[in-house]
Amino acid sequence: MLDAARSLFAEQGFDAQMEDVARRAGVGVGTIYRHYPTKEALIQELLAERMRRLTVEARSARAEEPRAWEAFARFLAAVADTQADDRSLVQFIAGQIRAGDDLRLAQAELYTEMTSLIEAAQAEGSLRREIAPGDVPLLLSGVGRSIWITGEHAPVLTRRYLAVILDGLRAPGTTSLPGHPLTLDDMSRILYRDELDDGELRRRR
Amino acid sequence: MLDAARSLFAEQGFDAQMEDVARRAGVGVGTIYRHYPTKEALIQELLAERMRRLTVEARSARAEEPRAWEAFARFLAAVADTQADDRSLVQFIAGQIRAGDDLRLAQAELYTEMTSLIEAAQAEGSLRREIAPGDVPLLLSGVGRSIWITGEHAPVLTRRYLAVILDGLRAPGTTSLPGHPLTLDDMSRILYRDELDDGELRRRR
Amino acid sequence: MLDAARSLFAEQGFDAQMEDVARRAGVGVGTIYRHYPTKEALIQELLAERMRRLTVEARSARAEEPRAWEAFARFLAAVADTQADDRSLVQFIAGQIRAGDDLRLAQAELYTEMTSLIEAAQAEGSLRREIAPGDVPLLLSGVGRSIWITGEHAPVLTRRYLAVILDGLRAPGTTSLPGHPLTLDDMSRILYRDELDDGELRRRR
Amino acid sequence: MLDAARSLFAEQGFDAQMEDVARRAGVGVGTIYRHYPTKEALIQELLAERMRRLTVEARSARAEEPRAWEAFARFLAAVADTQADDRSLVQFIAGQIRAGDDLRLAQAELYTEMTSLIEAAQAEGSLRREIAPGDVPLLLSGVGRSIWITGEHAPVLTRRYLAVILDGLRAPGTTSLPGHPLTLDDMSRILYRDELDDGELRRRR
DNA sequence: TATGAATGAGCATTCATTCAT
DNA sequence: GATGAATGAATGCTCATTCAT
Repeated sequence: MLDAARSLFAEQGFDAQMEDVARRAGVGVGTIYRHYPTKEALIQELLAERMRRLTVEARSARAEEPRAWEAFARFLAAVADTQADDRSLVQFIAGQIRAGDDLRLAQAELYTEMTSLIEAAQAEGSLRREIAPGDVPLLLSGVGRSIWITGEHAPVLTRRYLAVILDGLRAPGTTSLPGHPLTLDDMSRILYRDELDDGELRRRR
Repeated sequence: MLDAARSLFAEQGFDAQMEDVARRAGVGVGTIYRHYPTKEALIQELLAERMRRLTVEARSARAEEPRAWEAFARFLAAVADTQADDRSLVQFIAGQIRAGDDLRLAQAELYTEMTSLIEAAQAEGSLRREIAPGDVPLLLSGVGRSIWITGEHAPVLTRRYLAVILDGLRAPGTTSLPGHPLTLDDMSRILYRDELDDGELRRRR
Repeated sequence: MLDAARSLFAEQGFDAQMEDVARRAGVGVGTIYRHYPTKEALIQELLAERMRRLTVEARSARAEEPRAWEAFARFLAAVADTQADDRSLVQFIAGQIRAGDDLRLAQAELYTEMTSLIEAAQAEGSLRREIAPGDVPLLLSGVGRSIWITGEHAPVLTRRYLAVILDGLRAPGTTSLPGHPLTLDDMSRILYRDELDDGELRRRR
Repeated sequence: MLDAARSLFAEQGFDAQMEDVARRAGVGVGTIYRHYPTKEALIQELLAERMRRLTVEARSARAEEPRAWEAFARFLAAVADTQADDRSLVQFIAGQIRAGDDLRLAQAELYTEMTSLIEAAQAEGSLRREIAPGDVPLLLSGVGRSIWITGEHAPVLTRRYLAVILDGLRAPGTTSLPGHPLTLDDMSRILYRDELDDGELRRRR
């Protein structure tokens, strides 16, 4: 059932209908609602699961890659691949989804892991100093998108754009970066859209 | 009327309602439908207009910047800024909008201009040789997406991520790019999503 | 299980959900459906039980109260109190529930008892002659309805309105009563709503 | 459209579906929602309209009937007739509807009028002193109900039960009334169900 | 030509009932 | 026999589009 939801949302984004999710899962809609009280809740679970998976990946990368840059690059590749085939993740990153407690927790853990990766690479001198964990999802959000559309080219294109971004992130960098890195606090305000008023929320459902 | 649609779609993306567009324009909905047969058509017109404006910008950049890299960078900045102002443009680049004939034409012209910019910079030796016009929107799609989530931060963040990408695009590049640049044909398949069947279309309205 | 249903329906009326009935009974829903084929059937059983209890009460009143008026008044108080405790009974008397065979039987017995009470009081000269058993539930239907709205006030209000009605029923009466007392046949048409067509039934489930 | 809603709600109560209301009105559902944002709002309007009509009736009764008791009785007859053919009004009195501002205002005016009628009759010595405006709708709520079910008997039965209640209300009364008359404040708390918690609300929708 | 009221397909959610375990 | 997960018809509400005035 989670698989059905994941694949459908990946294809169509969160606009996909619950009825279709149910059909793909081979169950009735009622069954989904028995397990997840709202569509929102189902989405949260899916996203939290992804975050947890990436957290694990970040840990493996750190443990298995001797050089910090390689670990960082490997993690970025994992993020790019995750996004590659998933419209819904893009929508989440695009702020169209509001995070519940479980999801926030999963994100906080992921950010902790990312911070370690980033600081190690910066200490090693291979990663630009101006970068922080909050920058990663935004930088990568475009990398994967094409993939879903291009089909066969997909895996190669992902790596292609990732390579460009990696080169851009490599220390010391030529063009200086304006603005400041997003702190976890910034990200929190941004991703959870805490600042949105109710009117705006309703308009976007 | 176009102004009203532009500003509303820029603010809210294409989820904005026709009624609201009409209200902002100070006309009735019927009047909009007299000029544009569907919401889709209105959107197309708006997007085509943006493309034409970027085409003009590309020409200015080429004419006014003595160095090809600067012209290229200036153009990329214009694209990024345009996205930073306009949620609907981001949605288009993100593949959520399907292009009609007028829009395709406008895009084709823009791509011609971009080709000139890119080839000049490559000839100058400042831009990686592996890059083609088709790579640009995909690379930038993440940059613009920040608008969805950052509100007031958007313009600064846009420039921030653009800087990373520019550094990544600068010749000769450290990480080699796998795959090959997207041809215009590839782009067409990607942006116009010609491969989608009608069933899927209907499902998404 | 009947106890759980009784208390829940009494509290919430028949809108209460079967799942909640089951939970309160400490069994699974399936178990309830093993004993009662539909929610409707469960409701019928509950109501029939109430009727039987009131029949017993009518007999006690007649046996224990020396004066016929007191017996009649005591019975009316029992009906009113029963309604004050039980939202579902109010809904039944308000015509929102359709009676099945068992329930009809229980009601017929109750009406027989009521006839005795009424005729005795009329013979004694304390009750208006124009009154018949069929008039009682309709007169009292408003009395009980207060439960829906008053919560804790219910029992007192019930008695309050009952007192007004008792005074109104006392012989000889000042305002003459138009129309004639409802026959059992009339009552049947009223309480069992036999005149409703299937279409309407389905619409109301 | 209001007429269609009124007649359908009168027949089936507020459980009637918006789709059916629309069909009876000969319009689409959307049209109803254009005029009343929710089903709730439509209901409120219907009820407020009734209140206003009764307020007018109360004023006429006071102006046209020389004796206070007759004015009071005429008003009660109007209330009974209003309820006679209307399930939805019963449901409102039964507390299943929450009152909005317009409705509260209409009710407040009606209660003011009723207070005048009642106090005049009490001053005249014809009405029991223990009665207050809040008692009237509850006392009468049952009077009309039967009508809707009995068809041809309807008008006569209404008057029949009203006569009983009028006799019960006549001063000085034999059975003393327990409890105290509902103040406007009590009625407010009761009718607007301000005390209900959200959980209970949701359960009943 | 402009208007905006009317339309109705589409969608998230609920709950009585069924049936495999 | 008992269980409770699965079912899916039913319902309130939205919004792009139409068309009478």
